[in-house]
Amino acid sequence: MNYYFNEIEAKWQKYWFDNQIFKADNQNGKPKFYVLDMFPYPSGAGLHVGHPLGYIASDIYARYMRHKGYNVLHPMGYDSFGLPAEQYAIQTGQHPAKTTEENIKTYRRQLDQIGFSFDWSREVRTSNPDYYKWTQWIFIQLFESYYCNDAQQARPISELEEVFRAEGNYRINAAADENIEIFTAEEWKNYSEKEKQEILAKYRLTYLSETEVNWCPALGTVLANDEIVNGVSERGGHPVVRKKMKQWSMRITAYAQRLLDGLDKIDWPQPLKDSQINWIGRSEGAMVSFKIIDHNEKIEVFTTRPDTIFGVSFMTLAPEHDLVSRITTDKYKDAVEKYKDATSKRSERDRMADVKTISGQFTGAYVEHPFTGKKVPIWIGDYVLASYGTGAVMAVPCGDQRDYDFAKHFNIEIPNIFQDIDISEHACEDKTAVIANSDFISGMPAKKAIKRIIYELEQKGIGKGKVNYRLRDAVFSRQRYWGEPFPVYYKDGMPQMIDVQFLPLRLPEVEKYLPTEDGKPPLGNAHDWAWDSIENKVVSNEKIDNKTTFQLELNTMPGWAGSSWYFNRYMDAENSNEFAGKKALNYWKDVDLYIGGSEHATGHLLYSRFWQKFLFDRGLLPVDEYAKKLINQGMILGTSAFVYRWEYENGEESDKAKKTIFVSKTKMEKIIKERETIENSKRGVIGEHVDLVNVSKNTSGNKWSHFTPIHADVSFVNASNELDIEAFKNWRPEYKDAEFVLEDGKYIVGREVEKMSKSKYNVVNPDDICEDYGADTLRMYEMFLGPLEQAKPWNTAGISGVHGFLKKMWKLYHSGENGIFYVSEEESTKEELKTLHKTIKKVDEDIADFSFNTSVSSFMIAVNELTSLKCNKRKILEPLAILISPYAPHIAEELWNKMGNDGSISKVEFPVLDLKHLVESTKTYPISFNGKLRFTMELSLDLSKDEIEAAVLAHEKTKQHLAGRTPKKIIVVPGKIVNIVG
RNA sequence: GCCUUGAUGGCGGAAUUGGUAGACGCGCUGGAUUCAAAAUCCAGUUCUGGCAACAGAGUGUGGGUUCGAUUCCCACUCAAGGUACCA
Repeated sequence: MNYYFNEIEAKWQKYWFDNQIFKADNQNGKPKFYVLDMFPYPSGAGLHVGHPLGYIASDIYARYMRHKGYNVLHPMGYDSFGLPAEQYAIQTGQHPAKTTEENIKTYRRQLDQIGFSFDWSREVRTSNPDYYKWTQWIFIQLFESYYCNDAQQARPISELEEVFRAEGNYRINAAADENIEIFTAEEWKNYSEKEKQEILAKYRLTYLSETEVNWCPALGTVLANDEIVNGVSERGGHPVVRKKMKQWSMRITAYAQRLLDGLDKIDWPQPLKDSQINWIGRSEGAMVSFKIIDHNEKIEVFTTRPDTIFGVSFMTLAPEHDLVSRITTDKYKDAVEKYKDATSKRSERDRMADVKTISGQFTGAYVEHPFTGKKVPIWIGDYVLASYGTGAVMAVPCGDQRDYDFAKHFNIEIPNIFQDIDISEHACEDKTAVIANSDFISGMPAKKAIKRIIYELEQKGIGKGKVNYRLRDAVFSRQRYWGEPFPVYYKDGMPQMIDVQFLPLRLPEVEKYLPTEDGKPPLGNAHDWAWDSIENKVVSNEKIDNKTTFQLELNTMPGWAGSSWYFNRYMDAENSNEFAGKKALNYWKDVDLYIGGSEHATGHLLYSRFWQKFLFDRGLLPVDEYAKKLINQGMILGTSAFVYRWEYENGEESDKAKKTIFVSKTKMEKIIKERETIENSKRGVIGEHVDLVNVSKNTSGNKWSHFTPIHADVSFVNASNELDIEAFKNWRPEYKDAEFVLEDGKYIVGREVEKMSKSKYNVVNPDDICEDYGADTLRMYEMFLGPLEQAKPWNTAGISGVHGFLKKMWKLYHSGENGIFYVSEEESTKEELKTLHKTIKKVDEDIADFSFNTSVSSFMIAVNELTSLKCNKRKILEPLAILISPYAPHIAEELWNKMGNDGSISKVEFPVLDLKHLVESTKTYPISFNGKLRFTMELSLDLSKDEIEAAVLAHEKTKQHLAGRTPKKIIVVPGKIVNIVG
């Protein structure tokens, strides 16, 4: 009987579904284990072979842990809010919900086909109202909280109000906006309700603020930095301006230190931790304020090198800095305005990309140096970013290269404050340099000088030690339709929360998904979007006749909102009273293994840690880090195929110019080479490289033709790079009559490894693989391809090896001429047991360190060995099927079932390793030296007398090297001796 | 520039704490089976020389530590990913 994988796979997938085999209980005597995948965005293109890599790995782990006696939670869902569905809706008018629904169906079919053991009863979709209700609810919890720096945790905002009532805010140490005025209890009582709300807003963990954004008037939307190219929008090429808009922000900066500290507690890949550390960007230094001469104001700066303060020769403010307009003297007004204008036109990214050009402008104002009393000029310059630190720096040209370049450019003095260091060429950024010419810190090394200067600053009340973070608060508003609506309406200009737990606020229907004519976000198009408030007033998007209406918030939440807590929802996905029930949360607690791509390092993986910590602080979750271990699976790359179009340009070949001609790869290379030779000899040049592929018409009087590489769909190309010419011709009408210049009767394409993408026609679909080889082959092959964490090109060349292995394995359980199923009840031999236990050991170890690729190899070895031993014994083949079942579950189920077992193999215990079967072949040799028995050695091979003598010699020699100590072990191999030193 | 990771046959990739480098698979070569093909099975396959036994070289480059280095240390080259006037 042959291995009909299609029948087997369909049969068992149905069995798993019908019997709910992978449904996890929220209560169970077994220990829990939570295996999580990053849920996908259901795009219109469906899954390609790159997507399932991580899912296969986690599925193997989940199945393995079930065999090991754990209660495994292995859920899946969809991150179904997102931009592509909205773009599609704008183009076609199709409702995003509908497109999303269709895409999800495709995804589900494809996922099922691969045989994953997901518990689909817990599926979540971020765009589902039953789900986003809780995303909105979490938003409200953030709004109702502030961050107490003393307690290092988030607390209810009501507590803060109580303190304000009792004693004002002078003792409050909270993460909040800068420039909060100190007030007393008395003053608090006298504030109006609105004033009180405005003050509280400065403490809330989510707050409205004027944020500078990249606004594209033509598209009516805010663009991310990477959506802008050369100052115009990537899409459409419309101008973009920097504009202040009122937007919701998340006070993630309050958690900067805890997000940093938390990394020590979790087992995540070091590169990923590094990029989070980098992103948070902690730096220690000091705040220093400089008094502006003839003004009542001060410039606050942050510096990591307060010890270089005696080297300050100017100050630089970001052009956007508040102080600029107030301190600029009349003489410089025009020049400063002009400079500000010029920089505001450049996006932040442009400014950062263009680091070579030095520009700046003197303001005419000066500060007083706090220690020397010297007059220090104030400049503005776009190398200072408004968004970092205080938007101002004390410039120390001798100690900072940027300040140095600026000073050189504008002829500002460069005082040297380092002992024996030459600064005539460049600044000295070395922290080991000794400070000089600096009054009371002269002669000190940097570390000591920093301590001393901070002490002095604090004594004088003009500065203090400070830790600064690069991390910024996260903007949380999007001018989009397809996202979670904010549960917010406005009353007297102040935001009010809508209690969605009792009064759900759903995404309304709109006719158009574009912004409104007057520039409001797409939700402004909603007509009958209204909600009755408890105050008996109508909250609505638009004015309703004769009623007082309050405006609803029209922005939606960003993509990361829904994905920042979904892993907790899986624990209790159907709960309609809570975001997740206490009991379920306490049982599952956290994710034991999380698998996903590293591209989310500073997005999803940072925001979700932030929300987790917040919810933990408020007593809503039992742990403050949600994923104990994380693995980044590497990307599977595509291998693009190229055909080479020959294009004529000169007169005599103009007839052919109308024809499309494709030249086979080697022929094309040959033609180019020949030309190169001709060209070079013509010009008398030898050995000079001339690129003739694209140029050539300029290099001589003769106009050469050239070749243009064109992506061909990889499905037209076989494993030996041969193009299916007919299929290619039918692909596009313009290729219908194309001619092909062949080599050996074939058209050979060029190959290149690139990211898998629709536009590169290099996408390989898992459906085709499942069709041709089966899901088990796909699963094993993807694992066999190489280490999980490494990026690798998709290449089907080796798939026949894995498929052949499964066929071979199938044959082990079938015997006789017609291949009838048969296993014998005989006792197993030593050799057979050795093979089995070797494999158990290897698979156990491999899964423990995620080396799935090598366990596929060990299965192959096992099956080869058992085949040559002609082993068909149940005692060996039953455990073998269990071993393989995490990798190839369908074939394992089928064989398990054929061997007369009831129920799913996934419920069976993993075979137990017995080491005694592995050491049986070692032998103890008595070793004598110079005729005297000295010791015995355990050796794993049969050795000749000569070899034993050689081993003894080697042993003695080693002993001499070790000055008498005995070596731990000697490995003796016929012909060679190797000692292992103890 | 900085941070991180990596570099091993024709190819994908193995190699426990430093101890027979190249497991396993692909490809290739030869053979069996077949009228023939597919499928399957067996043998060989790092490179150089040799019919062979065998000899020499060999894990990006150059040094070092060690009885012994793919593995540890130093310097460099290249590649991939992240990040960037962060004061």
